[in-house]
Amino acid sequence: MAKISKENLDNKHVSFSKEKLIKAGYKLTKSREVIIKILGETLKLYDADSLYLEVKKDNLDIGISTIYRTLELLNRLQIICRIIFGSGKTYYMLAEDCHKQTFIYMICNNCKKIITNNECLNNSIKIRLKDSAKKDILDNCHLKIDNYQVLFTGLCDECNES
Amino acid sequence: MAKISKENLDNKHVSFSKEKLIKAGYKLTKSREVIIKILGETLKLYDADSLYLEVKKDNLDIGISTIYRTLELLNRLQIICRIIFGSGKTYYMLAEDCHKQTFIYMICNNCKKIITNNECLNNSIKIRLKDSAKKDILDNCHLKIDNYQVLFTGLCDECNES
DNA sequence: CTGCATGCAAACCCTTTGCATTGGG
DNA sequence: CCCAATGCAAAGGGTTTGCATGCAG
Repeated sequence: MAKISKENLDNKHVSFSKEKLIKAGYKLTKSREVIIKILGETLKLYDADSLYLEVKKDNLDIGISTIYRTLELLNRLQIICRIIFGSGKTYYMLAEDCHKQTFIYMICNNCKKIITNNECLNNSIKIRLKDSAKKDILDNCHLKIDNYQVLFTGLCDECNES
Repeated sequence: MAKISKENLDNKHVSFSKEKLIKAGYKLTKSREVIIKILGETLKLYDADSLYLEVKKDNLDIGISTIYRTLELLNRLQIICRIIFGSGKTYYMLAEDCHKQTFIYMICNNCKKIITNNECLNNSIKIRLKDSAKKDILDNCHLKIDNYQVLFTGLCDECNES
């Protein structure tokens, strides 16, 4: 029996995404295929511009407006998810990967630093917002939660000392 | 003994804000005073532009850049707080008022509707993120949490049905 | 072959910045 | 009086849109 490697899983997500697109009645164009492929390759967050540059590396030329239109479409079909850090840019990630991560971050009001991937902060919140919340909200509020992000504001350790 | 009315409380917040500004070494200019006054009048969220228009109603002419500069300053001094909905605009509210509210909202991936002030959603989350979390995070992670916002993505009740 | 998808450039929105002028302490 | 704060206009960054052309089904 074949081992299920990270690569196999990723490919599965990519082809699943393509299927979803077609089932929804959209054409599988070269642009859409490439964008899904790139997003499927890593757990990295991409904004429109960095995706645009990444596409260029593949010797393809996709207009920035197509990037935006594609990201909007993929998000609407829940193939990718949007992450908003309040930095002015919007970031995206394959929805399947998004569910594996938590987007819990903090912006320091003083030095404007964005603190992400803070194990301590993540754990403290994850414990409080674990899966039970999703079911709770679906049952009681009739909202189907796909994902969540928590943004904290305050003072980081350095700014709090001084 | 005088009754503590909503108005008295608000005025208290306003004068406290002005004090904080002066103590930090900044001048109490007409612009700053007016902006603090307007923010102190309601629990409404203001973005730079709606604040600009509100100031005009008071027959005052404050340049939009001053509005931005003042909001930036007041936020840094923690006199006001920033609310980020991912709509492209940044909203502000007097910090004292901010602590009374919770900014728990949901964006529907399909119809893009922003659901705020949903009692059910708020309660479901507030229970999980109550004050104990702040202390927890300060003690363990050395981050001084001033406020938090939770953004959910998924499908609203209407879009989930169809 | 038909209409959806694209590229391009221009427009758009929100926010920031440079610089000369003003006014608070 | 002096320097911080302001107004103005222009620039900046991210995103959207109109329109002619291209290509997937």
